[in-house]
Parts: sequence; structure tokens; C-alpha cells
Amino acid sequence: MPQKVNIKTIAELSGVSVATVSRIINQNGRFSAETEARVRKVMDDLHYYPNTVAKSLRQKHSMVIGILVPDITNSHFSRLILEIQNYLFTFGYSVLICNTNEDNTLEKQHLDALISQRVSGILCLTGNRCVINGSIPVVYLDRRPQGYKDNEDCLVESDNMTGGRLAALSLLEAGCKNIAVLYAKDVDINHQMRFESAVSVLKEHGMKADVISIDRVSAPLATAAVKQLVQKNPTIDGLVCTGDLLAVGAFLGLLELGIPVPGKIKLTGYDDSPLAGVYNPSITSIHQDAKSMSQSAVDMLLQMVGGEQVPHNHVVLPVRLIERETTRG
Amino acid sequence: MPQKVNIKTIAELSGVSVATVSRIINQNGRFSAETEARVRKVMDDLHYYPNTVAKSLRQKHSMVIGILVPDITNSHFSRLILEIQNYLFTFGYSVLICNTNEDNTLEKQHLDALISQRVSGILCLTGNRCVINGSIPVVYLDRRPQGYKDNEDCLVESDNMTGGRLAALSLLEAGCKNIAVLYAKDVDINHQMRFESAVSVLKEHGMKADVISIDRVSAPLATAAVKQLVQKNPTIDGLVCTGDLLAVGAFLGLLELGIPVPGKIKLTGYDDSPLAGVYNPSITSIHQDAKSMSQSAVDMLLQMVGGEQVPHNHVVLPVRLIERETTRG
DNA sequence: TTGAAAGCGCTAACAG
DNA sequence: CTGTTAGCGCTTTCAA
Repeated sequence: MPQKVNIKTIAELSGVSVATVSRIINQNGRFSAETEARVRKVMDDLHYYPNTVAKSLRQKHSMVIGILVPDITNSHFSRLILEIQNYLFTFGYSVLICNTNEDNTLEKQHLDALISQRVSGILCLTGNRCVINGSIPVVYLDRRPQGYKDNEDCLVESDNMTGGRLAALSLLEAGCKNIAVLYAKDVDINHQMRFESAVSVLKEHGMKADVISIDRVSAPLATAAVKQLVQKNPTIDGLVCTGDLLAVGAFLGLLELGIPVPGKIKLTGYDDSPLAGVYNPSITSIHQDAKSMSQSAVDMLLQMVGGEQVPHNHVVLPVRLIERETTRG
Repeated sequence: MPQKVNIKTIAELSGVSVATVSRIINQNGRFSAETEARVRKVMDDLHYYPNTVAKSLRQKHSMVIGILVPDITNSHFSRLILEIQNYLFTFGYSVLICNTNEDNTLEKQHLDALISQRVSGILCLTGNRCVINGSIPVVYLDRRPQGYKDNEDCLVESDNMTGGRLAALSLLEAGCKNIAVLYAKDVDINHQMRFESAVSVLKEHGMKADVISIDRVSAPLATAAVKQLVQKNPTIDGLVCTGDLLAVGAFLGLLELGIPVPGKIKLTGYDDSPLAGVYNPSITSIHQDAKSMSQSAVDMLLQMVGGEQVPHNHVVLPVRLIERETTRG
């Protein structure tokens, strides 16, 4: 029963005190090589695993980080979380995952649970503010929280403004004269930012920029919206979409209408999701560096956990355009 | 400092003993309505959050479940994990997530960490056996572990054999006369099972079933393999792929060769991933019920955690064929 | 209906 | 180099 063996058992069986065993486990304090060997042998023989929960209680920190994320099923989020978890593990931290499903009530419950579990820190990707009446460090990642204050909150995001610009510019460079923008409204601040920057580029270039918004990030919704738009305004020859899934939905709508892509209308997506590279036609998209985003956020959070002053509390990571077939020709 | 307020603080401020506070928090034992109201007020005022780690230490169970998963970035896994986490949360459990990246050394480290954290149970989706010298219940999910013994291990999987059959049959019904099978070898037992059952169906129907295997689940690898196959055997008119990504890769290869899909060659994928429904052409695929799989596994695990005898230790969930364009016409 | 007190497994003074 | 011991915050007997 390794569950029953504790530091005291080890101590007794190896003829030392619990203090010595603890020192050996944590490699601090002093002890002779011989005692160490003896103790280690006993630990191995009994398959002893130090009880982390006791350690956490005593040390008042838990070596676990909580992550609040809307939906791990979204490939952008799952990439971030993979990187976060891998990176945190190299520091000895574990990850508690909480899907909030864009549900504020659920999110609050998860947050309460994380506080009760005394996590060392929280990474919040939901776009909501974490109201914590206490001292758990929070870093916001990917979605800028509502009412974000540059000097109060810690935020790592990718450069959505530039991303939106790049997308619009790629269409412009491909020769499009009449560009529309499709975005998901009120669901994700990032879509909003991409949308706004794309529109402003188009305005700078003297275009009026038709805008279509849909209520969720959904391919069928995008399909319907695009069909409607194009029938209303047949001169459109370019379409900025604020997500790859929207681009796919748009493509499908154009397909139904028999409008060739990129022949007649060119389009761009966003996120460089797995889909974008293997779609037919492959989708020009904006790549965000999930690894850098994750590591920046983790670095920042661990500094706060360690009580250090955080040098930058707002990091904006660069994006890059991946040109593919939907903007060629 | 809510982090500093504990049950003792609450007790003192509300003029009762810690025992009473504990009873109120956990709604067990007896206490008067008045004391409860008084204590609750103090807890609210101080933003008190019961310390779960102390509770876990005392009660010797942690209300957290560990999940070992190869790669959360894979949409099949992320769907399972979303469902698992949502469902576990309804029972008050949290989820510790561990990506093993198909790396056995890393997996072992994660497993050790989970044991040290005294998780209540483990869900293992990696296809490896969890060697635990002790009493933490384990349920295997999705990937049958190596050396699986029907009466020793608890397993929830989906019906890959039927899935493989359905895929092959759909091609047969679509009129294909010369069907090949593409699968990823030695990486995931499920691909192997789908492959074997597809081949056996084809044999039953008097076909010889060309086989191509690749070493990883990778679209480019599939593309290359298919091009080679088709050039070697131009009579092929159907292709079973053991994963959607492989189907997409295959499609891209055929596209390069100028072979129409489904006109000349029809194909099937597997997993009904987000991609399959929105691809052009949309991909006929085998749908696995992630929700049922997850809930079965969680139910089984929680029964074991609760010390109950588990009625079924091997659950096989049904799959269904989703017919789409790649097998039409 | 309530309280006192032991103890979960560990760490960190402090003492030697 | 090693041991003794208090105590982290909580639950739970036992007693009142």
C-alpha cells in the first residue's frame, strides 16, 4: 500500500528522522552520502511517492496553475494549452483545466474552485476579468479582458491589429478592388480587433468596405451571410474573414453560387488552423505563434508567483501572413 | 487577504467552534439555522474559500482526476477531454491534464506526478499501461492499452472493428471494385483495428485489398503514399483511410494526379473531425460518440473511486457512418 | 446542537 | 550531519 507509506515510515525503516528524509527528498540541508543511499533504497523498495498535498499545505503553495479557457476543442486554444502545459511541466507545475463554454456562471464556479484549490496562479483565456479577492496572480492570454487597464492587468496577446492589416493588404496586393469583411460579432474581442483594423486599412485605401457580421464563429452562418452579401453586391472580389472557419464557410457559400475562389473572389482566414493548410483551395491565413504566446504568459505568471516585479505586463506577439491559394492568381 | 483567512478565523468571528463551521460548510452534522446564518455572513464578508488542499490531506482523497493524453491538439482527444471535464465538474471533480506527446519517458514522469498529487483516479488515453504500485483507480479510454486483459483492466473504447467495416462497406455499396486501405502503422492501436477490419470485409467480398501504411498520422505522408499507390495500381477506385487527416492527404494526392474524387476514386475517413464536414468535397467518415465515451469512462472511474464493484469493465461504444460527398456519385 | 482535540503528511525552525 | 517538534487548515471522533 504505497498510499499508506509516508515520510515517517521511510524514516523508521531507514533509521533516521523524518527531517533527514525530507532533506533528502528536497535536496536541501546536509546529509551524508551513506544516509542518502540508505534512505533512497527504502523509498525505492516501498515505492514511496512524497505526498504533494501535504507539502502544499505546509508550504502554502501548490505548484499547480489553473487555466480558464472557453473551449479546448477550438484548435487555437488547444495549441496554446498544449504549449502551456508542456512548458509549465519543465518547471514542475501541473495544470488544472477548466472549460467555461463562454458561460459566465460556469466560469465563476470554476474560478471559485481554483481559489479553493489554492492554485499558484491562473491563466485566463476567456476574455472575462478574474475577480479574485486576494493574492492569486492572474495573467490574461489571447483575449484581452473587458475593461483592460494597461498598468493593472498582465496580458499576453497576439497582434490582431497587424493581423487584420496584413490580411486586408494581401487582398489589396492581389489586386482586389472591392473588399468586404466578415467577422463574428460580440463573441471574441480578437475578431473585433481584426475586423476593425482590416476595415481601417481598406478605408485608407479609399474603399468603403462592406461589412457582414454573424453572431457565432460558425461555418454555416458564414455561408449564409456570404451568399446574401454577394447577391446584394456582386462586385465584391475580396473577402477578409476573421477566422479560418469563417473563411471555409464563406468558400462553401461561394461554391454554391458557382463563384470561383480565388478566380473571381479571393479570401483570407485567420489563425492558420490545421484546416487552412490542407483545404482545397488552401487558405491564406494569419499565423499566430502559439508557443511564444504560451511561454510569455507562463514566464510572466511564474515571475508573479515568485513575487518578482514583472518587467512587462503587456506583451504583444507578432503575427505573420501565410500566403496560400485563396489569394493567388 | 482571503488567503490568510481560515476556518479558525471564521469560527472566532462568529463565536462558534471550528467544528461547527466545518459542519456548516459541508452540510453534515447538526447546527441551528441561526448559527448557520451567522457563520455564513462572516464567510461572505471575509470572502472565505475553504482550503481544498487541507481538506484533501485530512480526508485522504483529492477530488481531482488526472488525464494522460497523447496530444490535446488532436481534435478527437480534445473533444473527449472537453466532455470529460464538463462531466466531472458536475460531480465536483477537477481535471489535471497531462500531454505525453507519445513519449513514454514523459508519460512516466506525468504519472509519477499524478501519484504524488494523490489524484482520486486516472483516465489514460495513451495506449500505455499505467503501472501504479498502489490503489489509484485507472480507466483506459479510447486506446486499448498494450497487453490489455479483459478481466483486469477497465476500458472504454469505441467500436473500431465495426467502424472499419462500415467504411469498407460504404465503398462497396458505392460500387467500388478495387479498394485499397491506407493506415498509420504502429502509432495508434485504433488505426490498426480499423485497418484490419476493413481488410477483412474486403477479403470477405473477394477482394485482395491493397494496403499502404505510413508511419505517422500526417497528411503529407498520406499524399505521397497515395500517389505512389495509384501510379502502381491505376485500377483502384476506392480508398479506406483510418483517419480524416489521412483522407485529406489522400485527396490532395489524387488532386495532384488529376484524379477526380469521388468521380474516379471514392474515399472514406475516420473520426468525423471538424474538417470532414466542411471539406470540399465533404468527407464520408465514421463518427464516434465522444460524449458517451467520456461519460462511460467517468462513470466507471467514479464507481471505482467510490470503492464500488464495477459492473462492466469493458465498454465498447457504437459508431456510425456519416455519408458525405467522397462516397457519392 | 456544540466544542475540544487529535491527526492527515509534510517542512522548517531550532537544538544539538 | 541529524533529531525534535510545532503547525499548515481541515475533518471527525468523543464528550458535553
